Amino acid sequence: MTDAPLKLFNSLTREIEIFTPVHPGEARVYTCGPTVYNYPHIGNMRAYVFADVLGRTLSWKGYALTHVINITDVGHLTDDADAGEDKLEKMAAERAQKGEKVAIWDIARHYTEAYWADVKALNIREPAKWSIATDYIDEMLEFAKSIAARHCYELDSGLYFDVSTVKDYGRLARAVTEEGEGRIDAVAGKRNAADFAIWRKTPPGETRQMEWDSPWGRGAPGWHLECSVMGGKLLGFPFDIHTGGIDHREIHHPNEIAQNQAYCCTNGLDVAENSGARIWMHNNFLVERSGKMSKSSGEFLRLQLLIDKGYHPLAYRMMCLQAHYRSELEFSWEGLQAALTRLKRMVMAVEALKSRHAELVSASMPQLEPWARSEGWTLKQVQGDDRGKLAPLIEKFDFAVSEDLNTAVALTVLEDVIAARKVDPARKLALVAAMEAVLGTGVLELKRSDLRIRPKDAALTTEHIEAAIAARKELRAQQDYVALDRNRDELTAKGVEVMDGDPLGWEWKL
RNA sequence: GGCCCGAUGGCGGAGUGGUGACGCAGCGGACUGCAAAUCCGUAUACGCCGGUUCGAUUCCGGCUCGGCCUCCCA
Repeated sequence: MTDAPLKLFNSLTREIEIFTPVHPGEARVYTCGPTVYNYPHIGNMRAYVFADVLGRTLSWKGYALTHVINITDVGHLTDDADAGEDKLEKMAAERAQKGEKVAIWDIARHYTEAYWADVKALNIREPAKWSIATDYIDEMLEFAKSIAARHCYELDSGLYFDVSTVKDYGRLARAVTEEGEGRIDAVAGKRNAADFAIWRKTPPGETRQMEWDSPWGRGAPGWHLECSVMGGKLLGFPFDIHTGGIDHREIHHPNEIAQNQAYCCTNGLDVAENSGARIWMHNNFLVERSGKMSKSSGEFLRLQLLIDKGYHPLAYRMMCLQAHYRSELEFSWEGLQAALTRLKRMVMAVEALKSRHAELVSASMPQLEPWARSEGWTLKQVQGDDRGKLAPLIEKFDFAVSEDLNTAVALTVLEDVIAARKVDPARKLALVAAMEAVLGTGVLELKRSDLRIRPKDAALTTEHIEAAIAARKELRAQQDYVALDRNRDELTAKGVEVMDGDPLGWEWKL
């Protein structure tokens, strides 16, 4: 569709590489999804906004995208040294102690749905497949069986992967692992400190809510196994891109790669060097000074909290888009407010474009709303007749997203398009629609009033405010400025901003 | 102890060997009874010390500071 070659940063080589699909015309992407033992925090969600932008960009570049995001509902331990408990079992036990009778499966479903709600609120496109770990137990067993003889050994606690059996273990992390420096050797009998569990046996005398039979006894799969299995099964080794948070670069992904290498060697697939995926991409963290981003600290920042405070969830997406995915991003309420204000002004500008377009159309012959027909729309139509205003912007936008997903710059181009002078609004809206397919800021669908979200602790109801605003009309007619000001002061004191000269009339003061 | 990265204006955050994006805030103007919202305009920065270069914020070296991990986390 567009010219610039797509370049992506590969964590494996630590270099920017030109994307070359494994299967011509296609792009197959696997994203490490959430472990559903708790609510996702907004830092978690940054990973999915990133993966979403990646997928959207691949689509923009014309590739047929197959995107898989997994849901981990078993196997993720509270401790990387294999000594911890399964996060879901632990949460179930905690709930049981509080007298709640909840099945582990209900916990998983509850948090999965909470995650999906956030995904939707953030304009993250649905992947081709949400793969649920526990749906693939049989495949995990098959996978484990095939590598067990040559790459694994059994201990009392389970089946372990011997990392010395694969070439260049840990190269993704670029970490020294030979002597196990800095790694906790909590399981007696492990051959290498970095060895990890493929299958964890249920300790004698115990019963887990989630357990299955295996050649190594009753138990549950190790956390790393699922991603190898689902990635290979659903996308085929090697697939194009594997994404995840930067923390996965240290342990989870190196282990996944080791499993993939073992599997591919054992099963005669000539992709051992490719680690299962050609490109591994990692987004950096959202950081927050007070440590609210850590789930173990108790309270943490959820998307719902932002909404409760009156911030539209897409303000958070805007915030993510303003920074590069490989940079740490500083979270603050001021920053979120800045993103919201930016989004609001863009939405207003697009609303103005729409009404200008409507005027022009009603003055001539009726036609389809240009921003509503994404199907059949091509960039060439825009380039055709824009007096040279839009073409350079298309090029700039394409270059930005093609250069390792520079959404920060792409956003400024989107704004330039909206603000471009002496260009037919229909043409601009069509281009905005095309860019929105990549960015998903929501400027096309959002109405300004959608951004006016009532804070949970607001003192007044919307009805109250509307009544007070309506009363201003009367007072204004009488030119009773004293009463008018008192009316406004009262609203201001209760967190409402009066905007007489604005069609919206008022806003919540955040 | 390890890792990786960073140090850009009031805040956030791009980018670049030579006119220092952009957003928010600020300031000026328009609009308003006054404001607010909106629109237009606009000041302000590349941690320190060396080196390479005609020229460095951008490349190299050192320093200082900072962040991340070594519980968990995307």
